[in-house]
Amino acid sequence: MIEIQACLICPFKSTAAKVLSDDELTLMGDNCAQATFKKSNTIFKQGIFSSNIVYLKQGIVQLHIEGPTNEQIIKIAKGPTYLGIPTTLDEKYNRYSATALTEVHACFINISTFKTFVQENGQFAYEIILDLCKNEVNLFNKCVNRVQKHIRGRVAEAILFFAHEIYETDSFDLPLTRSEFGNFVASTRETISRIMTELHSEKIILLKGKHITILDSKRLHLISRSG
DNA sequence: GCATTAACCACAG
DNA sequence: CTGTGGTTAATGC
Repeated sequence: MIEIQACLICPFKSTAAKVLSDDELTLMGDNCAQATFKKSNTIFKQGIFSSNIVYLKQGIVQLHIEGPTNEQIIKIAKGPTYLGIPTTLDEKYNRYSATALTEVHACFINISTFKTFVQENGQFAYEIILDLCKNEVNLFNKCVNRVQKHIRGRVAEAILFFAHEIYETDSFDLPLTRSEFGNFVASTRETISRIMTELHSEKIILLKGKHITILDSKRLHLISRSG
């Protein structure tokens, strides 16, 4: 279902959108549509013409790329956050895909409207840049860790990521299958399976299917750090 | 050489 | 989809 959005009264405004004037927010609302996606629906797809800035209001999504051999999950993001600024502003076609991992509410903002704000409202542009900077630094770290840590460390890091960044609790349901988890940490479903049961029998986590409870956060951090 | 790590394959719930 | 066992290639000591 698509509906016109009243950005002015949106409770999920981005930090950047908060600096827009009422007039600008009204203009944004006129050039923006919200849509709801069910779990595992595609929000936008690699290779397809990109025509909107996508803003994730609520929900969890995975950003992923079809690599030379495998599907690779680049990032898992939770709303509210922008989803596809790099793939939209710079590129004619999406360079990666976004898929809903939970029910998702997302807004599609007209590119030229977005560009106008960037060009005419310095504060808005600054907030967007800040966001992109944080993202880049974050991904640099993830990149180094993916290459240099052993899988045990990468799995531990991923579990801590879900606990701290996504769910903000030590007990949660993984939104990924083992094989997707493998894609996320650059490994395979078999290895993930083994490491997880290992961590379970070492009483570091409690594992029941997709449900994970962190029992020994200290040791998990240790494993994550020492790789 | 010998041990370890982690992918790949295969088969079974 | 998941778990487990065997095999195997790469790397380290």
